[in-house]
Amino acid sequence: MDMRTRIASLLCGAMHTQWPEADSLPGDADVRGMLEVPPDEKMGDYAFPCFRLAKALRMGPPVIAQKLAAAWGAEETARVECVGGYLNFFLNRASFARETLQAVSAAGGRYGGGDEGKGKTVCLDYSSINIAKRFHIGHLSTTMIGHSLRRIYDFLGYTTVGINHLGDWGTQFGKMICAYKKWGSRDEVEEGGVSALEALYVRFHKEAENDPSLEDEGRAWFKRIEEGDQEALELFNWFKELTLKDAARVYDLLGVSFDSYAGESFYIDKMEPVIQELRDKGLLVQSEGAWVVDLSEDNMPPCLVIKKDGTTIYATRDITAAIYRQNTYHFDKCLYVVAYQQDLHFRQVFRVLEKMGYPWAKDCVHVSFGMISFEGQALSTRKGNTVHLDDLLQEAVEKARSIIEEKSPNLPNKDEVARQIGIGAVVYADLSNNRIKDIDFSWSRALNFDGETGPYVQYTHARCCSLLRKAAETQLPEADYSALTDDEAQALLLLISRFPDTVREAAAKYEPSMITRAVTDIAQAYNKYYYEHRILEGELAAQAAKVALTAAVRDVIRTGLWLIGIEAPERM
RNA sequence: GCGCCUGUAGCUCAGUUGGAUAGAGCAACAGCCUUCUAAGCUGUGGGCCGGGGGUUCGAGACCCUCCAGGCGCGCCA
Repeated sequence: MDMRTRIASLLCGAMHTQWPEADSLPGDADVRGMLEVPPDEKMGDYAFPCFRLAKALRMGPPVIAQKLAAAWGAEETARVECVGGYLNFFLNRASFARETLQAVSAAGGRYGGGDEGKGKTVCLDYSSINIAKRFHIGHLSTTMIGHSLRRIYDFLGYTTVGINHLGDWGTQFGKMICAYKKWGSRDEVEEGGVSALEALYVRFHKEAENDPSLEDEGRAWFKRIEEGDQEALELFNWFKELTLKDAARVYDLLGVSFDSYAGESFYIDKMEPVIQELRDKGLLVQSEGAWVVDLSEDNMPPCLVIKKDGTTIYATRDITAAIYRQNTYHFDKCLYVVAYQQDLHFRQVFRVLEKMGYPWAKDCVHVSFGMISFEGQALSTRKGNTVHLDDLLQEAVEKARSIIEEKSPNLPNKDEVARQIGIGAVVYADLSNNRIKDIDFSWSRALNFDGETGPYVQYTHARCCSLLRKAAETQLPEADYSALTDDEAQALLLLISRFPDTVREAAAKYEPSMITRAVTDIAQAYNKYYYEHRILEGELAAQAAKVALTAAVRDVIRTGLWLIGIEAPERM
């Protein structure tokens, strides 16, 4: 049992002994939620605000605090003190240290994890790249938020399904083929890969401005894809293959993987029955020549399902995909990690599913995130106003490499570590703020290695590892936890003890940045501790305790970094 | 026009679901390496928490309203 739960339970017990006949007292879990951390450590480690009981007990908060303090009988766990309407708890520092560190060590690298998700499945739709477009900074958030949430849910025992819902359908691929036939060559595309495809696409749009007939040709080529024309299909599949190969390089660097690449084209032959179902259920109505689901009673514009020309639209595919995923994976939750521009779209899709009578529609969640701009301007592949992820990662790795050369010239695996640090910096920057915030990409921020950054946390981890290597040279006796009763150690222990709660909150809010913040706070607290205390000096039993604290910090940082998709080098 | 989101230090952001004196990092300046990794640590300055009302013992957080910005509002995805 962690300390917060224990305090809550003991306090709850004290309440019931003090006021046996009161019937509106909170339970253990409620009390746990009400416990808070005082703004200043001098005021205690946990605090219970008695204001909330004032009405029910018809007593002033300070009186309640006094009475609770009198009924508190667990001095060996914590000492209590009344300050106004607050009952403040001062943990028995040595036993708090012992219990916290033993919990971390007993978890064997899984501290903070759990099995509450056992038997439950979470589908995550993330990254979802477009065919024939290069991977750029606009794709980073969906990729890393999705990847991180997947690891977080895995860590809590859920079965997860990572889905890359490829953008591999639509008129643009007809245009692509048209451009290729007109100006491209096999050799050129073979050599240039996705960049060459992108260049062809840009050229198409430029030329189409003066020659509108190109648009028709593009549409004609798309029609040929739809009809299964061999040449069109071959080219289309080739483009897709090239794109996936290109993306695989980036995914490898980021450590990201998927269970399914079922994108839009996967659903083209599965939409018909869904459309029929919508018709049968009387949900489809004709409007302005198209077929829509009316959502006016939900205060939303109608959801377009079939266009005037009889073809389907992305909402149709998303509705079909959701049903397919439920039938295939029987998900308990399906997360869509997609930018907030799509907010209305998903609200419409989920509402249509609900109207179709699917009770699991409420388990579909749009995990939205903010826009990325570059130097204050909207990203635009066509205008060239973007940064390719390749270039960004390479730049970051090179910078890491040169810093290593300067600070750790004797490091054995420099390239490997440079890769870990460079990528860590980029990923950390992406996952450091609440996901709803817009990001204006800047090179200096993305490549910053000082302060609250990926390298800072990694550095702290490496520092712990270094110290533990040194500590291993000496045989240490059983730890004397009374060596960890100082303020710095206690502040650190408190952060460690809260980590499991943070993991759960991050999962409940779909918010990886909470983990980023937690590991940063722990790293800061450790670095402070490190400068205030000599770890490998003094009594051996005291050293053992300080080493155990260091090992716990290393474990929790490594776990936290893993959960946000960042590697933790042991030396740097 | 309607809907959703955002507004906290010069900049980027936290703020434990309504609690005690609003916190970090970056940038600036001043210190700390013969001692376990200085990618670190310490200190200084910097705030009508967008404005105004309201609810409450208590509001950065909740309600109303206004202001500013972003996004969206059928045949692209």
